[in-house]
Amino acid sequence: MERKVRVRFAPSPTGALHMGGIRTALFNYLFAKKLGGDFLLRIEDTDQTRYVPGAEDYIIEALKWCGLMPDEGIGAGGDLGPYRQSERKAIYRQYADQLIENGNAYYAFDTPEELANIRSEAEANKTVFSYDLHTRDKLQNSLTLPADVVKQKIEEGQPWVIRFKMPENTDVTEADLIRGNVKFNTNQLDDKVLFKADGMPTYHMANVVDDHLMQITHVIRGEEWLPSMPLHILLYKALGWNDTRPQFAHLPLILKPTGKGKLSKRDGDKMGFPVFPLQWTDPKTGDVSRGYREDGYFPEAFVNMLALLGWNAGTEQEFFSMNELIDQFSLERVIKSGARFDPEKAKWFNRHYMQQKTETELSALFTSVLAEKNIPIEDEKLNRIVGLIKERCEFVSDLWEQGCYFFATPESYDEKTVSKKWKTETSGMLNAIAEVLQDVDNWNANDIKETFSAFMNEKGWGFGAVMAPMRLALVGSSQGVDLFDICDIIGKEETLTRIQKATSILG
RNA sequence: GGCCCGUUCGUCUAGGGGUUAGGACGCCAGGUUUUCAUCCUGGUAGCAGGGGUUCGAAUCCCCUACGGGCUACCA
Repeated sequence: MERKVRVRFAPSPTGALHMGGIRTALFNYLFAKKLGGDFLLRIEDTDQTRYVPGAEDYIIEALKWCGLMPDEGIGAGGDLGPYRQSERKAIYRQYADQLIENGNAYYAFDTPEELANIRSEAEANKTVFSYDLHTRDKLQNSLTLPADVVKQKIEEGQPWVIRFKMPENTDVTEADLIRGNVKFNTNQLDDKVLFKADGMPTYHMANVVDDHLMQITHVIRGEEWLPSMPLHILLYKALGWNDTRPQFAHLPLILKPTGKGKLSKRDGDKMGFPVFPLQWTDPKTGDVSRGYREDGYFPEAFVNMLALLGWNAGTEQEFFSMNELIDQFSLERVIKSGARFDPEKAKWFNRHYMQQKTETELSALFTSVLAEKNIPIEDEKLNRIVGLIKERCEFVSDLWEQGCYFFATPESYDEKTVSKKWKTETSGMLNAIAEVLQDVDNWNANDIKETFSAFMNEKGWGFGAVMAPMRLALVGSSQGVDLFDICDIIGKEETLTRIQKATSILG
């Protein structure tokens, strides 16, 4: 029977989710939506020591910002919950017991300290210790200890864990949906802890049990999980769930823009770009890490950029709406190799989406920036300003930088431009122009330009001698949009004031 | 160290035996804008190396090198 496609995104609430996590969520979401399936959100909080308050809310908000709303799970409800592993604690034990009963797992009493000692000893001998079929005979577990001793230890309340008994010399071959056949031999694998001394399952146990119980059909996750795929497959088999176990797809990792290794949470602050979708304040240290949202990225741009990091449609199309992504997505077109993240391209995507926005949309976003600076402005005027400057901007935050001269008289004048363009006769010329502009009745860009041009012609002055200084007077530098638009928008009085100020300061 | 995965311009990538190896970002140059940015046009730059297989390999196979991941009572 064809089962309904069901995928899950299962982050651990140990802090902010970084962009790699969002991409994993995105690919899961696209895959599900493409196939009319369900996208679930499950929180994997089995490690209580790493739990960070606020992380779960952050994850939900980040997904929401990206438009990746779960159909089921945390924040969405559903019949197969709870969807937080800490609330499923009671469920896992029986399956662990089942594995012990059918000989696929065993109790182990070795303490973390003892194991750490063995490890460092091995390291001193330039070998690596592994709790596996070669060593389990020499350790403290229910395979080596008499049954009554095991029973006694447990009754005495001695701490124990449950480990998977990795079968001997068995090949595990699996057709990964992205990588094709991947082959492992169990002699190389260790006896992973399934159930911890604190009564919680480890990732491996909880993951397999939950994916089965939640009827997950496809596990799409990062490549860092590829080495544990054979364990998971063996677990499904040992639990008797092989027939319905999910298919696997391991996504390539996102690598640092420069240097070595995969992109990590620390990179953003070091390299000057955000790694998080949303700004994140570490509850312990108070450290604030920037987010794409706060940096002025549009979620469409962020998602579009992420989608193309490790996937492409096989065409030359680069801009995709979420619906287009859903329509065209397929795991077969996911790249196998790791993708280096390029912050420049992220900016380029944002520029594109910025230009797509209407003046009204951008004005609404810009208004809050202006409100912070206590600058009141009418909508109509703001729309016009935004329309003029938006093409020069990559981010909403650039709007201020590109348009601040509309709102404030220059406080200083760019020295380089002054020394290059401001001559001894400049002041006199500008003052003469100011006088003529005084008489413009209908103050609009066109009329100002006409009056200005007529006067220039009459005087026989070159535009080059006047335009740059005038820009300096109005803007404070050589930047900015069309000069007459600026005059128009700031108004006659302000225009004349600025010219006067400049001529009196610069002489 | 062991195991697994990968390798096409600086970066993201197309390509699946016969291509002038295509696109995008970046960078450079020219044009437009009497400035700057935008925009347009053009340019730059790549199949990791070595062996096979084949009439013919970027494409298939092997080896090497390099890169990445995993190797916790973390996920």
